[in-house]
Amino acid sequence: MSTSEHPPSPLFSSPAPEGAPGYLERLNPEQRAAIETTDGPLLVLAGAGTGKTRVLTTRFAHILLSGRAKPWQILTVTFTNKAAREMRERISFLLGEPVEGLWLGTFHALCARMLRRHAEYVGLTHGFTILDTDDQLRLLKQVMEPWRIDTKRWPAPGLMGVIQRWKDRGLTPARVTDTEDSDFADGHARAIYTAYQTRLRELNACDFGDLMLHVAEILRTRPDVLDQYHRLFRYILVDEYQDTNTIQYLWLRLLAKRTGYPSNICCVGDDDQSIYSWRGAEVENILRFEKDFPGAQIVRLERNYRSTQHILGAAAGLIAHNDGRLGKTLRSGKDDASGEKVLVTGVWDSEAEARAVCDSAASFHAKGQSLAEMAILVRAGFQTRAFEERLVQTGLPYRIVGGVRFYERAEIRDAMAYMRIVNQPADDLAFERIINVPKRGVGPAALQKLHAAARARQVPLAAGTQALLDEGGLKGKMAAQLGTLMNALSTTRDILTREGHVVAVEHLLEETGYLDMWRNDRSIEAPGRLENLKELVRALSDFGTLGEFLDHVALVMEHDENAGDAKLSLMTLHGAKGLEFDTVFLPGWEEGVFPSQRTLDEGGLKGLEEERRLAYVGITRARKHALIFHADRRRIYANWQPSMPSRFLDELPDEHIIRKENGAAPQQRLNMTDSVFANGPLTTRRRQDPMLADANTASFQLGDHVRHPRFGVGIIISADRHHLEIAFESGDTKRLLSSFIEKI
DNA sequence: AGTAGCGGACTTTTT
DNA sequence: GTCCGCTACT
Repeated sequence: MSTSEHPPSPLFSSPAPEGAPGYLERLNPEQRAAIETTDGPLLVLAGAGTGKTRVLTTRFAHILLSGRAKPWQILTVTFTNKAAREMRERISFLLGEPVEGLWLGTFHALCARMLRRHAEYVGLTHGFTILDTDDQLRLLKQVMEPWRIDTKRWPAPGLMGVIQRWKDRGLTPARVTDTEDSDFADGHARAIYTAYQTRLRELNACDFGDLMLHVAEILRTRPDVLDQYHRLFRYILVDEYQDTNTIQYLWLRLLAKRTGYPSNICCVGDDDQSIYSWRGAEVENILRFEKDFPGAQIVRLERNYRSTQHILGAAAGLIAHNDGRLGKTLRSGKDDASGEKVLVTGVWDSEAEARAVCDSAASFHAKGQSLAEMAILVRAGFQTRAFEERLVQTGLPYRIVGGVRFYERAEIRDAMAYMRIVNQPADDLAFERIINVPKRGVGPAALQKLHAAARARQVPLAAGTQALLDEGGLKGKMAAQLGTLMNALSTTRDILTREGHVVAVEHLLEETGYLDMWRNDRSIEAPGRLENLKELVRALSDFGTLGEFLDHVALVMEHDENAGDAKLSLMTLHGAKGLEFDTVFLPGWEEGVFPSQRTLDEGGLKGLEEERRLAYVGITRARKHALIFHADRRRIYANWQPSMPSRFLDELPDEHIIRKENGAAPQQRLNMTDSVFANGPLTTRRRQDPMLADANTASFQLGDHVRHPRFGVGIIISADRHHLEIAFESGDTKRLLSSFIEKI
């Protein structure tokens, strides 16, 4: 989802010309066609930066305002929560008021909503739990045990992947064929899959794949339910159609194909930006659209309002090397056809690359460009470290997008597990997670005993534990502590009904001793973890019930943390899809890194083409400057390896690029210094900018207590003209530029 | 029950 | 080079 192909315009502010409502103004003819072709199937091929989001949201508004449907009769599907949120905001903006009761969300969120209504058709109840990946894997490991699978050859995560791919393709255990089955885990995969699904039902739980799979299964087998949705959804809008997998496609087709009525489904996508085949996406879905929906119309959006001519030219030249495209040619929609060429820089090694990129970023920054408008886009996570180190040294504020997220932190997961067991006493996985956190003396042996007790009574683990306690089947310290735990759980449930979920959760975390566990923890992370828990409890109050909150966390899994300050973004190419920046740095364009060797090995030509699309996505993120880097040698794990420039570099048309091979790094460094410290016009800006006030260590003295935004509090143990050496509380000693060091 | 030590892996990732 | 998970001690 693009953030800002266009500056948002108040669509109702300008007077409408005769016959056309105001919101259709200032759209190009293709965009208008994509919006006004409301009835029948429509495929909108929207190249990068062609106003896709605007088309989708305006189309939604158009359907409403032309009286074709009510807000709740339009189904709008996105892939990410971010896209969904953005769409909701924009639609509200277009309509001039917040809209309620929309069927707008991610595939999974929409399916969760449907499944809550019809859970009993697939053996669940309304209050089912949605498991996270952690729990899925733990459950699968448990289920696998009886088969005594050689976990060297078939590790649980691998099998999980197999099951997920089956789910992506709409295969319930019964639909997995023998041939398919024989390929994995010595032919036991289907049986394990069956057992896994059974166990999920016993836990009244489902995983992410199940949300789609169960709903599709219900729609396939319950004509009455399907009919209900056919009546409800008059129009369907789908974003990022090239990323849909088979089950999502089936789900859409089931909902769109209404007997006696046209399929008013509009899918927006770009086959050139399909980069998720490895997690089940089928580009074929978009390539096949006309066959799937006979009479489908196709609109191509090819006018790009984002990037300069050279950036577009470079990207177009690159992607032209792919076969089997639906074919689009991006043209610049901008008047200024000039702009800078894409800069391709070759450097000596990966460290020089990090230096070159960061120095260039500093230089753009010195010229007045905001760090928020710059991004370093890497192929794989391991590449970020070199940049991170250099950025810290340079003192450029940055943020890593897609690192460890709030809801994935251990303390958050523990707290969530506590809430889950309160919400759903049958959630064995949650109970297992927290039974010995804090330590209650429950080891594997004791856990076995509890499992046995539960099984014997045919009750969930928590109930089994309670029963065993009541009968005096447990002894000593462990019995006492488990008693306290069970007691805390039951009092929490009381409070939940009487005083609401916020008070209940506070009580829960306190009485179970979970908060005390961190309060007594002397490690440096403990205070931070307590802060996170505080924040979690705060977030609780944004939701009406505990169940709603748990759903939100399971499905939405995001939490904005200090996104406030302008920071340079460091992320993977995958993570950058849908975003745009003035300046984009693309390091690591070397054979084996990008295109990734592993993709080539596993995916052959198809893999190569997906890598090329990834490169295309990378370049088209840039509005003004795209800078590509490659190093002659790179340190991979322990040793240095020579590396060849990426074949993609040869595919960039010469007229759109400038090559600056080797030795660029030291040169640029000098330039940076010059521009920062010598350029006249920058003086005023320099003063207010902490980074540019750099290289002045005079205001610090040995022994000063200081704070660094990243490393925390420390003491200066040595200093020269440019650097401070600081011993931090964490025990680390770092040599840093003084820019972001604050005296305390 | 807890941890030291060893061997193996090591793209991408949303929901 | 580093992290993670499993085994084998204490």
